Amino acid sequence: MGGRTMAGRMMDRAAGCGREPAAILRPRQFDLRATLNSGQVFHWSEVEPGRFTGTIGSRRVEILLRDDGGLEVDASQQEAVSRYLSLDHPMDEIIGSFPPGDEALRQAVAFCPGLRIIRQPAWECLATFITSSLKQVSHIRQISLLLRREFGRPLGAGQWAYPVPEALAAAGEEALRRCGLGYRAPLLWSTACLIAREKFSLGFLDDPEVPQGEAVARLCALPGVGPKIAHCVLLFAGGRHGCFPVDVWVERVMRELYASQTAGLSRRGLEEFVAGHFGPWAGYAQQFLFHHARLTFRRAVERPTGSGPVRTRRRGASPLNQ
DNA sequence: TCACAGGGGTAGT
DNA sequence: ACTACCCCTGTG
Repeated sequence: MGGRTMAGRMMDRAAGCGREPAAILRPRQFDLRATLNSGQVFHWSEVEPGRFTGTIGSRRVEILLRDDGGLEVDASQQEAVSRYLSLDHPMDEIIGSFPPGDEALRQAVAFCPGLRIIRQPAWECLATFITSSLKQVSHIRQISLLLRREFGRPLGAGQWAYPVPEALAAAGEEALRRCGLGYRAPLLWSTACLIAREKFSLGFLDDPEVPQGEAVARLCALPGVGPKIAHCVLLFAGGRHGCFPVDVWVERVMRELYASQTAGLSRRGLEEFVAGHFGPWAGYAQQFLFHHARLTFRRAVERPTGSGPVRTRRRGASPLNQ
């Protein structure tokens, strides 16, 4: 190792680029592992305990999670990593903004207070969530990695950038289908074409001049994009932290935990309730609730100790009821 | 080994 | 509101 490192340093000097000195980031109340595994992004790997590899936009990134909680990154990437991981988010203020009497949310926050909503590149986020419908995380991940490998720019060390819209447009629907997209292939392809041909621009995602409702409507005009995905993209890539994606998990949790307030509400009515109830950081509330529900429920299912009733119907399962 | 549900939604009826 | 949609994974 030592010899290799020394040789590497010498080569780096000779080349005038290469490995920079490491920088240590020391975020407070931040859980890297949970954040990268919370279903916001699907392309990071923990290749060995504490060593995370992935990409941020078109750069390959490695993050070392130290035992003391510090994050070790190349000094040249310090700023990009801090921004991507939203290390600047005011967590005390965010959590303090939640409704004080909301016991379910308090529990969800306590379950994983270090969860962070990261800042994703717009197209990568949109495209990934178009492929996510009616799928499990492992499958989304597989598709995402396949698309990168097939159509993305190679970044070395087994990493590829997410393919630009032009690349997916040029690839064609059939090639996308071969990456396992199924019926989503024409949807992703059409959207890629619209953006590649500049019939549609994503510039409005974080434009404060464009109100949230209009931003949602504009996104929903894209093939394969409905309200859930629109909210995901605005939350994860547009920095609109009032957005609250309602999917089957969240809907189930909401109808159980806020039963009296959501009784008889349609999906649409549910969206209006959450907007009023959770406030300006509603998106964070959603992430805390969703993350808690997902992991707690998974744990309940992964206990297949014979004898008892083998099947637990989803309908009756109450992920948060201890 | 092999069926067979069912999955973080959307679009069309 | 209700249903089909392609493909993969987990389960028995």
